[in-house]
Amino acid sequence: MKGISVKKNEDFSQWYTELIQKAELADIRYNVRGLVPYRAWASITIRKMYRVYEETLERKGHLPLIMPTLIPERNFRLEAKHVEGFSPGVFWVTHGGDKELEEKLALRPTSETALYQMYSLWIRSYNDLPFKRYVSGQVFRYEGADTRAFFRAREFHWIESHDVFATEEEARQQVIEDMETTYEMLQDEFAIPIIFFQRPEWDKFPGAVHTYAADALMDSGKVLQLPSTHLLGQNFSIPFDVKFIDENNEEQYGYITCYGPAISRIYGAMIALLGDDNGLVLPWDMAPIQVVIIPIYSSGTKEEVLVKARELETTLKKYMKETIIKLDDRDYVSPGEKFNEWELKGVPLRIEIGPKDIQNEQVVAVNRISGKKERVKLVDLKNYASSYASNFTKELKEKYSVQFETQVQLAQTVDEVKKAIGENKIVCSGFCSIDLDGEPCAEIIEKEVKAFVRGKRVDSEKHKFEKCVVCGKPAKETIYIARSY
RNA sequence: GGUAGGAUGGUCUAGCUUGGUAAGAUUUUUGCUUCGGGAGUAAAGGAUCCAGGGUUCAAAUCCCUGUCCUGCCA
Repeated sequence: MKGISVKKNEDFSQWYTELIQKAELADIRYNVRGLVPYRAWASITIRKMYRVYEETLERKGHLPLIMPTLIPERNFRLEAKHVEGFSPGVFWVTHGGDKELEEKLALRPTSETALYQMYSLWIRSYNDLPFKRYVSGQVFRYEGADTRAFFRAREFHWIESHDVFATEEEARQQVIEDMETTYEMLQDEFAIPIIFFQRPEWDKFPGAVHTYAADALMDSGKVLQLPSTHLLGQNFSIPFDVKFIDENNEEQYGYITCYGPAISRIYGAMIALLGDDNGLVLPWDMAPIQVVIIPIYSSGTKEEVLVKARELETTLKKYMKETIIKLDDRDYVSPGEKFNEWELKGVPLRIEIGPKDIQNEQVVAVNRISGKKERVKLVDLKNYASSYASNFTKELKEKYSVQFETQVQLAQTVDEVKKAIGENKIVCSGFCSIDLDGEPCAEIIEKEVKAFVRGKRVDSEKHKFEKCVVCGKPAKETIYIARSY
């Protein structure tokens, strides 16, 4: 069968695997575990995602850098918590040809330790600040066996921006800007609903002062960690000697922030969340092909229909210069099969044209989200198509924009947490602390409920609790607990 | 990490128990008839049976090692 054989909400795992294979997104048969070739259809979208993200970062004052993939071990060891956090996940290059290297080289799992070494050379005075740069590329992490295409891989594709400021206040502002950027990209461009949490101390980026991470709200109450932004403070600038001369001619250490949207993972979230039983659904601007025209003819009407269909293609292309339009005139594939194929691949707008339409000077337009068919007069088609294009992503966004509050259930005891998680809810509870002294309580939640403390909301919080849901001590924080992918 | 399965034309699967000519569907190519929601028909093409070793007159099949994949549990 060419289509997906299961319903998304009945067997998500099977659905996702089939989607990836049948829509030709990736091929998991590459013979190194956790490394996955992305096929053309996914690669086109991923490059579009990079482009829109990079343009946004540049508009906000970041400049691009291209950095080496290998990092010497000694850089790696400079920040103690960073080493401790990342060491188990590093691929090491130990040989050059047959010769053992004098110093091992890490395949970058993230680029702090490559960049800041150079930042200490590039940043001289307060006139150089703020210093905002980003890197696009692959990073490598030796994950466990539990890999899944796009969601969790041993090599993944991301952007990381690393910014240096003269004051902690400016750095904090940058973290806020990063969160705004995330909303603009994930919600507005990619139609993925998210919410930001300040992560608890025990779940921070290794070496950070604070970590703020977006959780995507997937259906069925599970969340998926998407971009995170970290206030590194001076934790890295001191060991890496990133300092500048201030107005008073005194040396100061910079305040650093870093932000890492993992494009490949966001892609995974996008296809998993927006897709339906027929296959992929993509936001208008992210689709490799946005409009497909399907001619419908019998042997007597073939020539006439094809001529009209080509005319239609030319007119639309002239009118919608930015839009990628394809005329599917393969005559060895039946119309029905074309319908299914392009739905599987998530083309937002399908236009059918057959003899009856030509008689009535119209076409049939089919919406990928609703599946609804609409007759559109040829004279109205230009307007129809451009308003369709500008509404499509909005429609998609509305369809999946879950009211966060409606997924949330309050809980006062561990049993209530367990019950609510079992009902696919995100749980809101009181918690003794999100500093390290709260970790034992979090471990109990992990063990008993098999869900994780995601942290406290970054935007406003209206719920207040007296006691910690686990230990019963006074609750310092209101936190959220959820299952994650 | 534990555990249970699996790997056979491009794809999906049968064959393995009981060793003996690798089979089917689909895909691909070609012809004819078709085409408004996964077309029909005829022919052709397509395999180091995951890799390496062992047992045997003979191995896809039995044994050992490795690699990769999948499910479940932690």
